Amino acid sequence: MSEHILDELTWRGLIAQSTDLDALRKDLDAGPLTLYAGFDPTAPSLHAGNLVPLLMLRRFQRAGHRPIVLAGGATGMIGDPRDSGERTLNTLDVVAAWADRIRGQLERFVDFDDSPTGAVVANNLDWTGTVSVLEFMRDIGKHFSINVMLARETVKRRLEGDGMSYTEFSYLLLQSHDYLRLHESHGCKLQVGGSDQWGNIIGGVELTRRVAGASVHALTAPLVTDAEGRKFGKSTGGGNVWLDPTMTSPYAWYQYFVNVGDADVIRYLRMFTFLSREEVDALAEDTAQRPHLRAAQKRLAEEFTTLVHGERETAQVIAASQALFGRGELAGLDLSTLDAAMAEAPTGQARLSDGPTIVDLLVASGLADSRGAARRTVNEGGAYVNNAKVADEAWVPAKDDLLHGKWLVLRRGKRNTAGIEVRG
RNA sequence: GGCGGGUUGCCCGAGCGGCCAAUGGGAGCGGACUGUAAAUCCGUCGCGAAAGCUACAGAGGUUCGAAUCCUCUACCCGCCA
Repeated sequence: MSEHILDELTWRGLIAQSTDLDALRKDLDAGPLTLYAGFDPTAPSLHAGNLVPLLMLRRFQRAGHRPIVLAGGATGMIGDPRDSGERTLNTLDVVAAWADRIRGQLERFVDFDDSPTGAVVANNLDWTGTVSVLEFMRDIGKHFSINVMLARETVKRRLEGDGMSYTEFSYLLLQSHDYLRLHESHGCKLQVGGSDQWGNIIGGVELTRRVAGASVHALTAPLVTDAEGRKFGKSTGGGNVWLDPTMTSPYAWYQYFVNVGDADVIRYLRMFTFLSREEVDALAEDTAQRPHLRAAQKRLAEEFTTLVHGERETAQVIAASQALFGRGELAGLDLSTLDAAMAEAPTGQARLSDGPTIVDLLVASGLADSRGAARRTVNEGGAYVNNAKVADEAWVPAKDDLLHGKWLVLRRGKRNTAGIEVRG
């Protein structure tokens, strides 16, 4: 028998807040327990940060419990209040389309079967969309105290700042209502989420107690930040790291995690992988003794890419990364290896007959946003072609520079590589 | 419905008729160091080779000249009903 799920979560650093853990433990031990986590469609794709609660569901499922993945088709139309101010509402069909895409992504992280631990997919629009206002206000709203709602941190901050619409203020009721409904329909007894969801989850716990007289549980995971306090999953460019491969390529995804700092990597391994304590400890030892090998980072990136994009894609991405960042000469790569690597990395095209300069190539490859930025890179000494520095803006590739007669491997700075496919 | 305030570059935030492509901070980017790490230091940061062009919510207008003034529209906020 492996260790108890709650002990595992504690070790992994995944428990920030909870209702009575002993009571939860008792319920977990009594047999398959149904739990849920919700994901609002605020974008066309989930991002890396969403994986914390999502993987939590999966961990519970592995431990013999039944997860419900909820796409917030209704809550996504209202918007959870956040500090940065009132949200602008998205249209109905945008939310519906996003909810659809997100549901598809959610489904990949849990297993579906007929057993008592088989996952369930839900969309809160199914029950929220049909309830009448009067019904909702009388049956649900009556259980909420404005005093308590006003005391919530986010609400307080918003009232001191930009203020808040009734729409967002009522978000709590919707999410609380979800918990109640899932309890009634599926016997759901636990809701998990990020620690920013604590208030919303507790709202559901209270509502369920008042309406159904049932004692249900809440569990949140800490907001994941790096050693600098930056939110996890924000790429260096500032944007989110997305699950959708057309929004963040598997190669970019892998590269993001292979670049995680030493100070964060072990924590991330615990939180985002299913590696055992022994494996994580060994990697921690590796990082301490031989940091330059980056064994933990590589393992994290590999595991995490496999989880999201599958083994096949991961193998290709690793091969590409090795080819582009490896010790060996690029010229030493055989054509099929190079082709495969270029298929993963960002690429652009150029014609030798056009006499493209290094500046043109940097722009064509997407490594530079503009010619000005490209020129800056060259002048700053950050431009490389086939691993050789190019310091002259006017540099033009010759036929001999082409690898296997068709490729140029460009690099900007230390870690941004791209390919140029050269024709004629 | 009335009255008032606001909308500035990736973010925060100054500017309140010319000296503003727009102070400052943060983020980002490049370099040195190193390990595709962190910290630190240096440089850089709208587009364009340049002339110049595009930008201060959107559309008009006043003016020799507008991010700065006026009008309308959209969105946000506050007070009153």
